[in-house]
Amino acid sequence: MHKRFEHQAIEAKWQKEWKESGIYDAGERDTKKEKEYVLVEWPYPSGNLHIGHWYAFAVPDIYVRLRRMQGKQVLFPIGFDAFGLPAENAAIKRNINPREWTESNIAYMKEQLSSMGNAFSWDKTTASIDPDYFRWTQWMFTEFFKNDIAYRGEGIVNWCPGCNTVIANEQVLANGACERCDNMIEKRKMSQWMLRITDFADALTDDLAELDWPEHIKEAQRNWIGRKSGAEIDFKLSINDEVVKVFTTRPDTLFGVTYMVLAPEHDLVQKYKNQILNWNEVEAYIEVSKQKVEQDRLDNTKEKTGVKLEGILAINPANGERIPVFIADYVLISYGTGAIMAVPAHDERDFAFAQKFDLPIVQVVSGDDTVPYSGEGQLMNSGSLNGAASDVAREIITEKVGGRMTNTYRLRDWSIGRQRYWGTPIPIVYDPEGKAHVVPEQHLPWSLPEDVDFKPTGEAPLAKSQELKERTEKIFGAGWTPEVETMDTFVDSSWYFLRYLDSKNAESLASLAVQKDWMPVDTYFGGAEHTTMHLLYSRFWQKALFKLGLVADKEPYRRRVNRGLILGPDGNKMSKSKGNVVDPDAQVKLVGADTVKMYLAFMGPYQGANYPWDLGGLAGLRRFLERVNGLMEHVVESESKATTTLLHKTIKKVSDDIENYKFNTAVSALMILLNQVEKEGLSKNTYTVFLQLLAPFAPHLTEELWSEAGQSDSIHATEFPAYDAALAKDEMVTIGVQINGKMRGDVTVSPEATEAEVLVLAQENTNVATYLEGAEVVKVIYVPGRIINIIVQLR
RNA sequence: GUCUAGGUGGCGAAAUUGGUAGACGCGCUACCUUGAGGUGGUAGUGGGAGUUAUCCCUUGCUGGUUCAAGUCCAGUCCUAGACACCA
Repeated sequence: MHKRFEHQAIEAKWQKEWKESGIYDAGERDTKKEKEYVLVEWPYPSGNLHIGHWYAFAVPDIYVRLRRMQGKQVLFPIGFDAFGLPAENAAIKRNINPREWTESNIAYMKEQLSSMGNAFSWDKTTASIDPDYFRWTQWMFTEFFKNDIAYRGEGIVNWCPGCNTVIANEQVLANGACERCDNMIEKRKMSQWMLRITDFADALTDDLAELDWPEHIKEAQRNWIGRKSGAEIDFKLSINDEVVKVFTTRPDTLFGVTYMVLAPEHDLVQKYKNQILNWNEVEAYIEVSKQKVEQDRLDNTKEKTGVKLEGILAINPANGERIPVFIADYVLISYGTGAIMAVPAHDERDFAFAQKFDLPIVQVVSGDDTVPYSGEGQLMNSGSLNGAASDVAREIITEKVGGRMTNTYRLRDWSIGRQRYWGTPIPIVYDPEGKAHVVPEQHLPWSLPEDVDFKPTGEAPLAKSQELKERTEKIFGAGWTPEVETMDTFVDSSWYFLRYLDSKNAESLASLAVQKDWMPVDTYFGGAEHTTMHLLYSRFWQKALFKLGLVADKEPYRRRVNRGLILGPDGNKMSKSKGNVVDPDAQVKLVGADTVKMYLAFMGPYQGANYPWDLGGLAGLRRFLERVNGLMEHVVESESKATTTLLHKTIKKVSDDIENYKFNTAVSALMILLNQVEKEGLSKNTYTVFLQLLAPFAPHLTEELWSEAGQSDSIHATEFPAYDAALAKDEMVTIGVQINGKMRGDVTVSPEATEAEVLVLAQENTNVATYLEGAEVVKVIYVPGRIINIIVQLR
């Protein structure tokens, strides 16, 4: 019997050792080595590590450890995204300070994280709640304000009644619910702190081309930004020379415009309420559409509704015809200009609306003769432009009527003000006239007041702070008042990867020199849920900083890897209510951190899919490590050539697979090697190489066995084994023999065997021979090392 | 509706990118072993036929290209995610 695998003792021993030696600290940049910046999304310190954290951190650690052993200087930092609602809610519930709650959680989670045994660069940690950190969050905000990237704007906002605060568009789910608390969002008109992400919409779209990201993530961002090219065209109204701006992707259909539609919230509706003859009816419609929840309004299976504005007409600039004006809730105030020119012959929605209200339908593009037809064609009923190709006519018509070609976007500016306590205070003060001023740098960090009752009422908690009020007056003068909103936590996480680099820098957010050392992030591992939120926000943030000369790169992340989800053993998403939550601490205690980590790596491809936790599967990996633990017993004087060959194949496979994030097949390659060497024996050298191959996956066990084998250095400081192509070459290969494309047998030959040699051997195969009898060989296809296909014809 | 992924054994999945489908692991079966509670060993394990040799079928479905298709092309049906009255 072999010795027991005492995982608890081994793990404790080496975690202590690593911590004391600081072996994984990134340290100063050593330019003799290539750099590699590996980033994982910093966790929210909820107080307990769950299995998702393990999947998010322990599996990328395999990649990190390989890169380290390959001689790269790897930066693999970790920190905490520690502002946010849960702390505030917990504090309310337990009547304690959110900071106490958060900081004790961080302390506890740091311990849990070290039980993972990751090669984290603990010397580079930071947290969003550190005054040293949010001081710079605030400073960047003041720079953005000075450069008109941050502004106070009146706008329609998403109000979450559950969180009692405004949330950004990106945080509203498709069904109109809050991303955090699942309450339905209400639209409110409010003055808000906004960031001009829309100014960067083109760059955010175009620069995706340079990134080494999976195409589907790029596509999701492009769709979210939603750039469309078209034309902006002015339509005159019959009153006061008033003009309505309209955005259209099809200016070529201008002659087919038979009416126009404004969004119910359009400014001009209120402005001319006295001229609108049926105002009562119009007002009632506006009220109804206000009541409608987003979901109803977006439901395109419902019949179109709208009201004609009696007494107002618009003039089609192409042909001078007077056309009616409607309001209808199928036109959205937040998209384009909030007004459309309606072309019922060539747009399905306009067509449905025209039929209901009995409006004229004029075909201006010849297509397949069905109406509505939204494809391209030749213009008709379009005056001098008849016969022109529709795509060519777009610019001609636009120019002719004094419009301009332009783009429109689905993306909206980012509202970042939150009516909550536990966040980065917005460093703005108002003078007695109510004008906003930034808090000057010498007063940063602009700290969070402590004398606050932060129960959510809808009003910002900071408004109740006497200390904040006094502080403001003391510094700025009587009558000055503080901004009382705090920032969206997505702001905090938009630049943390920069602060890791230089977390103790008191002069700047991160020096340009250090940024040049480490940026950009080489690989960013994270969750799919951040595709259109964090990932887009932080790209924007980086671009805004780049514009101000504060960073060296215009894109933060070179490669992105989105992982899947770990489900409960029942195949459902883990949740307390379903009772299917797997506690990683318990699993680690039972089978060890190495086992849990390897199991997570082995479940399936890291990118993409979701996998149910399977206790049997976990036991399988434990068995594997038990066998490794006893592998020394199989060491022999000299091993077979086949074993050496397999070893070198495995070296190549393991390093290639890890580099491509295919951790599952790398593990299986190690299993195949173990199966072989247990049966056939292995040399002392192969034994140590095997440990090195396994080291990224099972750092504790391999370190222990390495030291038992008499090595004095850490296995994790050794160079990853080199693959020798000559040794990896098989002496003999098995080749499949096909007759007319069907497998009929196989032959074993040298990899250099010629077609003629293989053919002779194939013909000697008794089963193959029966198919060749009485037949004529017409053609032979030989793929060296793979297959030989003999095409025969019956004589 | 649009976009993006996917559909391979009882399960998680592999497949050198057009070349022996199901590697590896789980589970299961049989036998051995252990005093024993998710952790020992050996053999087997896609379906069907056959005593063996071997044969037939098999990667959602239908066609096609090819000496050869899980892989390429066309169509079609499901599943998941994102976006959605976007002008």
